Amino acid sequence: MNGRATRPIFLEPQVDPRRPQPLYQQLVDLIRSRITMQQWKLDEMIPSENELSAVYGVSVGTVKKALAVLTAEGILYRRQGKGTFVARPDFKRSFIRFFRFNSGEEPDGAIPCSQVLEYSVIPGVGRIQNALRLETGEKVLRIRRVRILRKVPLVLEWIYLPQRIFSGFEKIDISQALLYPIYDETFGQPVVWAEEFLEPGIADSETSERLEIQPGAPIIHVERIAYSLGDRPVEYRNSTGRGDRFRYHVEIR
Amino acid sequence: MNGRATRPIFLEPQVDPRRPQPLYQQLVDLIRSRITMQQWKLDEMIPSENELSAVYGVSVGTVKKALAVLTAEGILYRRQGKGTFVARPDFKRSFIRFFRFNSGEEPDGAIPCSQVLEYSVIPGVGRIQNALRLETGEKVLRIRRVRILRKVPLVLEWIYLPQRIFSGFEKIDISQALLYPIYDETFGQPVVWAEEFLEPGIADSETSERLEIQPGAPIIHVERIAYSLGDRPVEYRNSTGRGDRFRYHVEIR
DNA sequence: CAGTGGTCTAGACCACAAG
DNA sequence: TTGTGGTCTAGACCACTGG
Repeated sequence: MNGRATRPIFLEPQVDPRRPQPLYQQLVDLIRSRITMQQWKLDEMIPSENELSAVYGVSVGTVKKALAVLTAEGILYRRQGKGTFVARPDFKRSFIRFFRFNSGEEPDGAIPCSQVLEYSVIPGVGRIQNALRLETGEKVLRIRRVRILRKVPLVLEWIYLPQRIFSGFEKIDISQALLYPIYDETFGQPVVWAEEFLEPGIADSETSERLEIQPGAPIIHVERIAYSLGDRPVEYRNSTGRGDRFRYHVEIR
Repeated sequence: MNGRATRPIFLEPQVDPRRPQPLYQQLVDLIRSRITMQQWKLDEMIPSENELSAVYGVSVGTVKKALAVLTAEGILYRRQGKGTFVARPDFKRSFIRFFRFNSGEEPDGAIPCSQVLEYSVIPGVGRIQNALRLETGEKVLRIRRVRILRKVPLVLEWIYLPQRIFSGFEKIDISQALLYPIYDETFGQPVVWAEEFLEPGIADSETSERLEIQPGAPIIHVERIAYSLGDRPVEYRNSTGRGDRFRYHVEIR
């Protein structure tokens, strides 16, 4: 190598048949990192099979295999005749979607709305600090709200957002809006995946009042950590829903 | 076609390129039905890629694609150098596995045991009749038991089995045994998949006594329908577990 | 060693979308 | 018409398993 005109290291990452990892797996990792680096953006088309095949110097069959893996993981979706696109996570699988609204009816037609009860800024400690990976003493924006559907209060929740990322958030009216598009469009933090934990409990007096149920009635706690690009946690949420409206289903195969 | 020597219709089902369905998908269906018909049995090896390719008159690549689909569905598993095998369902994903035993420890080392509280034969009605698809007035074997781990009573459950299929079951000692191998080996009914429903609740006096918790404490109800070959329901189960030991996790991508 | 599945190639033809 | 992904083929070579 001479001093000038050395090839920039990050110009075009390549696959290498001499590495023990299969080529399609190397390709999976490269594509994943392109998405994380925002070189290929959510909902946008990525290069075609033929282009990827040419750029990375592997056969179309190998590209197909890599894209199949990422499609199965829900990171990409493909449309015949149109192209391959970067997917968003599918919150149809969230626990929150399993609260039934009126005797088992599907909620698809109804408009969800929410009522904000409280806004504050507090230091993030304990579980919040841990989930959001905050520095000691770092502050979070805390929102308390109740989510209402067809006039039925269904879910009462705390939402915690790192103030470092979301400063100015309190100026936004969120009573009719979805939160995740705001995280993405206003703060540049798209939610690309999330994890949830479910636990049962019983209603205390405040919860029972807000959800219009009896104290001591069964409730469901759902804890959610939502992650942005690069697995950066951007939201911690603690939701409490009516147990009498909750039924969750799995298939075991 | 002449009168004698007509080809037996069921000798060798074949794929047909003229059908609109892709060949690999036809192959998926054929393999699935072989398993349902018990021509290829649980845990046993099925023919190799080369054999399937030859028998069905498609390329090895097409066979690979069909086997990949069935592997992703959990119906087959493959081992390099050994072969392709018919899988059993993986109950690691069952809700029942999410009851923690002692402050989050993994239960893998411990031996589960169960204590049978009651055995009876009753007419199957309502939800039981519906889940097991019973004729009107058809009887079921009903078992009440408590499942214990490390001396901690964790789950209290009713199990319902169609008497038509499981006559003689009451003679078997099930306190130390797993039920599903008995269904398979003694009654010829392997469980090939199951579905579960989860609901929260609060402990009544009997439940609280059996599970050694307070009346009114949170509990989890799990309803399970287990299916044998050909989607025949063979077991309906209604389990109640300690809510304070339950925590369920999902990832959303 | 022979037989298995795992990876990879280079091509062909098709169905679908959009201009 | 062009370009996309979806299906299918025929073959090569490799890695792993078990006798």
